[in-house]
Amino acid sequence: MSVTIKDIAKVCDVSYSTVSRVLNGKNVRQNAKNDWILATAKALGYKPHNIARQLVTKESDTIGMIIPDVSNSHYSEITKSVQDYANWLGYQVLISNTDWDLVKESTARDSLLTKNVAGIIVMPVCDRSHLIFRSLDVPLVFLGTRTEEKHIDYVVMDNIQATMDATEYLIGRGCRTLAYIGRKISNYSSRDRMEGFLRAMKEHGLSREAIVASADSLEFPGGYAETKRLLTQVPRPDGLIVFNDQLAFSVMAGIISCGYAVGRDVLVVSFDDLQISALPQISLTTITPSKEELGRVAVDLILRRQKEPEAERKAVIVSSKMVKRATG
Amino acid sequence: MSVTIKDIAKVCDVSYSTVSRVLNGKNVRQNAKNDWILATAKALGYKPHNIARQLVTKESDTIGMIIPDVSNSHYSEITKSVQDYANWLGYQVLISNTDWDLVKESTARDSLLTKNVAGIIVMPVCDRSHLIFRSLDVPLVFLGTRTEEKHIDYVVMDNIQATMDATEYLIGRGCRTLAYIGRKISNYSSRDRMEGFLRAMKEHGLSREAIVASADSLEFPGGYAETKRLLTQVPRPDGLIVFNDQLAFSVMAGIISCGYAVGRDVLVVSFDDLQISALPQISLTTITPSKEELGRVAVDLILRRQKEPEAERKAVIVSSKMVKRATG
DNA sequence: GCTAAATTTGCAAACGTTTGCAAATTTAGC
DNA sequence: GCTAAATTTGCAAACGTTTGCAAATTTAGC
Repeated sequence: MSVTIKDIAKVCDVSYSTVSRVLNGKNVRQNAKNDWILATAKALGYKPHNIARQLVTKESDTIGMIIPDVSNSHYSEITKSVQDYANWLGYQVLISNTDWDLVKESTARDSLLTKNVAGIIVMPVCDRSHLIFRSLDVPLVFLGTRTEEKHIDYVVMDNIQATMDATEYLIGRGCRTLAYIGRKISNYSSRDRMEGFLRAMKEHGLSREAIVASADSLEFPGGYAETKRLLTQVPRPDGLIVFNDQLAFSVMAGIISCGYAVGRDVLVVSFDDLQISALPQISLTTITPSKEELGRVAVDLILRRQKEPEAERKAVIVSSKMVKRATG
Repeated sequence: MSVTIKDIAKVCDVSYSTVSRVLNGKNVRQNAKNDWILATAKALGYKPHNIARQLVTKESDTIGMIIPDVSNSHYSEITKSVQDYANWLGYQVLISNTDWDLVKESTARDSLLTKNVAGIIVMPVCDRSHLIFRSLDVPLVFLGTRTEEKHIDYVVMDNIQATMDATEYLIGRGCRTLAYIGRKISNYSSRDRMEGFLRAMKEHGLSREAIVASADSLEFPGGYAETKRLLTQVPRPDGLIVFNDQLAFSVMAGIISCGYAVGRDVLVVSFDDLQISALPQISLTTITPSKEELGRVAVDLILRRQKEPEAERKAVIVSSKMVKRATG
């Protein structure tokens, strides 16, 4: 049996509503009785029963987060930054994995709603995910993907601009035949990056040299075969923009297996800046927004909409930076 | 305003306790009224209010998990397996990061208790973590670390045996001067691995060739300097057992920077089998228990103790396997 | 169609809090 | 020490459920 507010009330011989108020600092006057109540609460080892509290206040101190896969560094790193900021504000984060499955995404939504979270941060499975999140009565934020859906706030980097910059960077480094390697299952980010790539190539009069390819999957060896295929083309690509780091790993393996040196014969730039991408064995040149900022903005958007449910939809574009390493 | 059980009762003209029972399948007889209630519940978009439910049943469908850092693959991979199994059983997992900080570990504990979780799975910060978890009234499991504390269940791999096997494996591959590279901050796992290493060396009459070293940190470049130092010794180590994959990454970088080839001049075996360790650029020979099993056992231990709070302390040792790749 | 057994029903209380209200107490100012 | 203002107090209701109990209803078996 855990100790309740009533136990404290009995010991201190006051009504339990008084105890509640003292514990919540609603009795502002400093006096011996308050101290005495606080002291016995502590002595008895009282822990507020959040569940009961929530039932009446309707305030929730947990934020739901729906992601495709925690065990994937990209998501776990962002999850961490959401958690850090949320915890700092006194919120917990409840995470649900969708395993890239729309059905699981909708059950994740339901189970979070049922725990009445203060809001839900979603890193969507795909372009159709927004269908799952219409007419929710809790604050909702898409993280990492924009959406046309007018009622969903989102925070995202400027994929088009960043990819244009990356492409120009490779051109500047002397690449002339460039390829963008995306993923078969397309989504906004993937398409925007491709778009940025093509646009930059066009601007530099290199549109005929622009190759667009698709990897089977993001996981190793998803881009391996496709990369080998690309490298036997004439002219051979000398610069690759890859959808993300994860995919770049197998692209790099493909380059090596063709007998080329990554970063010399073929330059590679990708996206995400995973922690491991910094390892000397990988040393990937990669583009990423600040993950701290991404997480912070997402949480702030939730809290903002909680305060003003009817506020206009807000789309935040965070800046990204390129981390230059050995591959490009 | 979300729809409650009373709304349904009003529509169907029954008492709300009846609705509750029908919704929970306590009315076993199949009849039109039950169907009608179920149907209106659905039509009204009723979502059970778990918070209220929990208040009376005292059953919780969330399991707390305390880990040092989700953004670290080792933890996120295990977290995933805990979540997968827990979700499958109808539980949610609430994750708290400690950032390797004992104080944060204890606040994590408090905030989970306050949400009255069904139990807590802990991947402890250090050897003193058990102090934080005495006399809890919820089921508790240590994952990945054993403990002397008699009231804490735990699940762990047999670190001593696995490291002995690994050492013998390297000896079998011709290594004669071996080193174990651990971490400065020691814990059970680290010490057990060192112990297994020394024991195997002794059994093979190689105890004089056994070198024990400590890296500054697990993160890159934690083991870099120490590895370079080791490799200038005479005789030079030709086989390394490294505390974990993360550390092995910088150890490998150190080996390369000395001009040696990993997997030929110096063999490396480590622990965890992170997803990235399988990449061809890394291709680490590594030892790990099944993460699915680890997660499953941890959750089962929680549920077992929930059912029988007074059951004897249970310590589960799961088997591990070595994944042989290019480094050793 | 009757009887006994099985099931369902509604009432009321409970879970552990917060909070509006009116009454009681304390404080500040003189 | 009085008065007015400020604060605190306890009561009771509420949040949305579940559940024990006794009464009511349905079912099964004949």
